[in-house]
Amino acid sequence: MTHQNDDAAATGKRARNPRNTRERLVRAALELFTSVGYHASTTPLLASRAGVAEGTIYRHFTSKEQLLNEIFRAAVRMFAAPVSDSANIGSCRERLGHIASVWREIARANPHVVKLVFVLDLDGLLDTRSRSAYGTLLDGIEAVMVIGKSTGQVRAGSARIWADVWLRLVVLVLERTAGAEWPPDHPAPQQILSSAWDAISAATL
Amino acid sequence: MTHQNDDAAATGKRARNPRNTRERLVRAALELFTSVGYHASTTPLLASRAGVAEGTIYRHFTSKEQLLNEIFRAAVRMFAAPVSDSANIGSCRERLGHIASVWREIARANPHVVKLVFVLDLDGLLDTRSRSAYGTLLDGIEAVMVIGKSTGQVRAGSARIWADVWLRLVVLVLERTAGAEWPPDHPAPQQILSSAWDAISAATL
Amino acid sequence: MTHQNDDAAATGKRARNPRNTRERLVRAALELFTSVGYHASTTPLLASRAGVAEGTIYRHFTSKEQLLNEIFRAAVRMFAAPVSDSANIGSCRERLGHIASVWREIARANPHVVKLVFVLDLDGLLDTRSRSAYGTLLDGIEAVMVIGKSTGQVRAGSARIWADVWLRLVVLVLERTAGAEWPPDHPAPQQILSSAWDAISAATL
Amino acid sequence: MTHQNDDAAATGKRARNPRNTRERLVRAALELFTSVGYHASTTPLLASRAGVAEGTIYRHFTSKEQLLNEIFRAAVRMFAAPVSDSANIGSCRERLGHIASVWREIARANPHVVKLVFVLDLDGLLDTRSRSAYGTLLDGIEAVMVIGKSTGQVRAGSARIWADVWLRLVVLVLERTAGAEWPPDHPAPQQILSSAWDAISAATL
DNA sequence: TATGAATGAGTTTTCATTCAT
DNA sequence: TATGAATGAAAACTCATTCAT
Repeated sequence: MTHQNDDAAATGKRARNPRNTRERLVRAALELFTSVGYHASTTPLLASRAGVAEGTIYRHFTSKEQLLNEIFRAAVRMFAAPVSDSANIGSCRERLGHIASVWREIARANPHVVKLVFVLDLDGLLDTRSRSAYGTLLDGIEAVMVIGKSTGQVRAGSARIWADVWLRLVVLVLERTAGAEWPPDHPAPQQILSSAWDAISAATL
Repeated sequence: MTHQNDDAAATGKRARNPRNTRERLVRAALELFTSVGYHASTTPLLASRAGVAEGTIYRHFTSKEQLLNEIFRAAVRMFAAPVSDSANIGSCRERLGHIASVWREIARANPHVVKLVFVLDLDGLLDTRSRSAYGTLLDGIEAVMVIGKSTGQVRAGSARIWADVWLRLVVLVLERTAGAEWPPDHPAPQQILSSAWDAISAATL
Repeated sequence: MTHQNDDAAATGKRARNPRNTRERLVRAALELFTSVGYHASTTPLLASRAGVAEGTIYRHFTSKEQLLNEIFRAAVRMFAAPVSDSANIGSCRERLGHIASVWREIARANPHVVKLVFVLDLDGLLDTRSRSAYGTLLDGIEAVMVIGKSTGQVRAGSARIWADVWLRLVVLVLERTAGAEWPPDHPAPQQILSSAWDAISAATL
Repeated sequence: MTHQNDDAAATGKRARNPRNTRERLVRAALELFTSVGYHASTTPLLASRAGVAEGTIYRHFTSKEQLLNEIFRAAVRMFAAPVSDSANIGSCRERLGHIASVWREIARANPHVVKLVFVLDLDGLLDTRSRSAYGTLLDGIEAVMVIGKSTGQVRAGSARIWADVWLRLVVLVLERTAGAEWPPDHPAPQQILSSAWDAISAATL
């Protein structure tokens, strides 16, 4: 209404939209934490990447650690979704295939979250809620293995172990996918995912 | 190529020194880096763990980073040894079995080096020599896969991929071994190692 | 001499404003400054205590320091009133008694002002006007002592000294009164006030 | 022995004597805290006053607050000494006189400690030990009043009250003494000290 | 007048590194 | 070679103040 900076009007009033600032901080943090690490992502760096003043970080997060936990939990939630969503799929193999497929889409759309959730060693930095959210994600995969074992699809042995085995290989795929190391029609991801299934399936030769 | 004082750490050439300061620093650094991380391993902490004065660190290493690189390369050398030593083993499967077996002994004897070489994200901290030493180790595993493929034991597809797949699962075993999570006769390690072979072997059904 | 908006705080001129923002800020500041101190009374705290936004503080005061000075002077005026009002009382002793009595009522009605005027060390924070207002208050007490000396009621020696002596003991009473440490009929305040008179009166033994 | 900076040799190796650094920090802190206040005594200011680097503060004290507490307790100890030392003096009046006299010497020799112990409002900054040390000092004075009351020298009423009354007036003397406001032969201090005794003594007119 | 997000200078504190002994 | 006090740059975080709405 009052005439003002035209650019601001055109771009949707960037400068004073609170949502926007928070989002920019989250994006900058995600990028920095996963590329140079948590400790090297200093608050001056973080702020300049987000295009805000250093003090602004603390209007949106109580600490750098809380910022980390916030984005970590959001990322875990993304990966947890297809695990719950696939509860109705009967076959263990199909369900794992579904999960892996959705996860690959996540990795393509948002490469950083893969590293945040599955690669970085955030041991001393995560709070109880974050740890429990991640634990629940792992439990979800383990639960699939338990069903797989009960239907004879998955090998004998601890379900946790086969969850770990499967996860390690799927994360390998996700990392390479996030890194855009494979063109869309490259056979490697499917080869590794098959291999991951072979690694846990009760051999049927 | 040039080894210089690297070897001192490994061979204990400084044994004449009653305090064996360098060795104590190396041990303290290895423990700290792998337990609390590089950044949380401050020089005051490092010195007190090693039982020396802070300044003494700089008599033996030019910087904290060089200390890290020194112990990293020493650790890589430990894991590289069985890869070269097994060159004469003909069967790919037997050779990988040999390597995995020696690596497990290393993990049992010196739990920290597993984390240092295979788990920690030391990206911004390693120098060229360290990076290349680690690269050579990976190349060694890849070379085994190349032979495996030529003899038809290993699946079609990039040798690097099967090296990665095998490595991920073996590291899973090493981590658990280093963490002493399994009693000596627990079936899990053998299950996972079998599974790792199944994941890369040309299907024989 | 010029009073300007000082008086607003005292007389409540802004009553037309339903929120009465200024008054709420003054009250919150008075409470906070005297309970946690000037430095610990941050503007976020101040604003939340007054139930207004942080920026609103600066609609009514040019700075936190000015806010302090404003309430300090208002408080000094309260204590200065009975000093001038009692000018017609002839006996020094009776006049001091009157002042002390009104001051105790102030302390009961508004415990915070005692600490603000007589206890807190606001040295670096008060502006010239505030300092002079406080000086005038002290001068008023000293003037009473001068009269007391001229009538032989007060001891020989500097009038300023006996003003200080009397003031220190009366402030002791005011602090305890403000702190509600004594029930209404407790003998202590009268004992101390008597003692204060004995401390400055020309001994009549 | 080894030839070096002559000045250092002459002045007793200032630069590297650890005791000296701590002492300089203590002195600078005492001066600053009592002149501009705790909050205005920022660590850069503190360090430059002591002639050391900012980081050096933290080799000798764990925090600015601990530094304050350390010097506070040292100061309290100075004032507590004559209270205990005078335990053998029978007459209450003489004992108080002794205490006041030693305290005045302290105020002359080390003007800052008066403000630190008796004037500044350090409420939120003192730790338990400091608070208890100060409490013990007050208890000491109160104990003298208890004896005075039992021998009929001190007025009826709570001993704590007469301790407070006496203390307020003695502190007035100490402040002026510390401020060097009186030449050595000025009558004021003795007048006030007499007045302080009159304020608490059982009237004998 | 009131708001509250944004600012950036300033605070306390840490820590890798140096250097006189 | 070993010490450890001293350093100072840089870290995370705070807060009085501004200003577009």
